[in-house]
Amino acid sequence: MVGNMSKAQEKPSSAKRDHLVDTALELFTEGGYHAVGIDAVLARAGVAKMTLYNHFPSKEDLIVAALARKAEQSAQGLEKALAAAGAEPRAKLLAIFDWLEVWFRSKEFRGCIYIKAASEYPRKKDKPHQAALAFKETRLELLRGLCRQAGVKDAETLAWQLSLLAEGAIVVAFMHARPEAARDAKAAAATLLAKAKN
Amino acid sequence: MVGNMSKAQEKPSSAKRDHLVDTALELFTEGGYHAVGIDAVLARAGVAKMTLYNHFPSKEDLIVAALARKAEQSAQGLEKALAAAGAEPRAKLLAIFDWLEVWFRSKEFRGCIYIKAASEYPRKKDKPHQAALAFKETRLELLRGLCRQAGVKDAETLAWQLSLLAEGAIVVAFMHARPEAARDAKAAAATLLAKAKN
DNA sequence: CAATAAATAGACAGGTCTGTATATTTCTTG
DNA sequence: CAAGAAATATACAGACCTGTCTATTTATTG
Repeated sequence: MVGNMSKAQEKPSSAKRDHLVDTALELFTEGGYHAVGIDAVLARAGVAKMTLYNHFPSKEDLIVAALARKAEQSAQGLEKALAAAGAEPRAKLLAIFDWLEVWFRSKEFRGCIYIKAASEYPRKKDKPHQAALAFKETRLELLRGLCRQAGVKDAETLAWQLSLLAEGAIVVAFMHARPEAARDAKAAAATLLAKAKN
Repeated sequence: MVGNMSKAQEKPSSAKRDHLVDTALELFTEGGYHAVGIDAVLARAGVAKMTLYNHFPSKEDLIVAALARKAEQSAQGLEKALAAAGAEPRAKLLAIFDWLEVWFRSKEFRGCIYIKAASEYPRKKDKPHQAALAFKETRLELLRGLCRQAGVKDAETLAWQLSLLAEGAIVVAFMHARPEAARDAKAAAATLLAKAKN
């Protein structure tokens, strides 16, 4: 085997690895990161402990892999929803909140795993914290792009404001068990969009 | 001693108890609930373990007490800020976001301990979860009251929308280390308020 | 002062956690 | 089939966790 053999590297994808990451994502989503031990993940996945540690140097790396998996899934779903919304940037921006509502109404909805990751790993140097922040920045960049395309006066501010509405909707939908938060957010977004015109 | 002696009751306030709750609030705020053990709280507080368990039946009850303490402090500060904003309900509503910004810029700002409590204790039956939800509902009720006083068309919807902005601002300020989120939220709130007029 | 209450130190039980070591078995693939 | 790679079961180290028990000391207060 040629290449970097330093140590404790992550190995390339495999069926076992994928299954492990999927299971980890499920369990961490349901129970949190500290509250769920790797033994629980291994038990549900039906995988031996050494297999985990052959693929990941530590639990935190498994968490990062789970966050990355969710990011792929989420990006894919959002992309589809945006494409279905047509070509208008404004329609795309509003479609985001419809997409959120579908998520809120799904029975697997447990709030945002990135907010939770940043909360449970509050130090900036923690890998899950960094992964969570990176995700949120990617999302913000998407909003920025759409706001610029929409040709509003202050795209930067509007992007942050729409981000506030989205994050707030997630938190409210989670804590109050209130999927309607997405509609409230969409209406507010429409108002801000109208005001920000040209 | 007359009265209920069933067992494992919380005892009335005392200097030790107060100090314990203050220390717990500090540490849980900094490190999270599962990640911070009671030994760390006891060490920083300089209090014996049995003293803790004489005042609280369990760690979760200590967490609830810490959440309650923060709720008092927060309500007190907000009340002051609202009073200083004058008599106009609209001015009071906007003043909330100025008050948030002061918080965001304080060096102790670590995000919202109630969101984190609900995240780390995701089951509705968990005491910290219930305490967190109760706090958020109280805050929402305050928003409702001000929106009604402001005499807008749909006070209920506006209250939820302002809640979205506030929660979103907290999350964004925390994750992106961006206290300016409060200004963005305030501007958005002003727009929604103007649109909701009469 | 004397009696009662509160807080203390320290050990400990019983459980959980992450991560490692070892030896064996299964799978893959030339 | 045979050799190498991957996954397995099992045990274990070492640390940490919550909560309890006991015996002693310190405060409080009638």
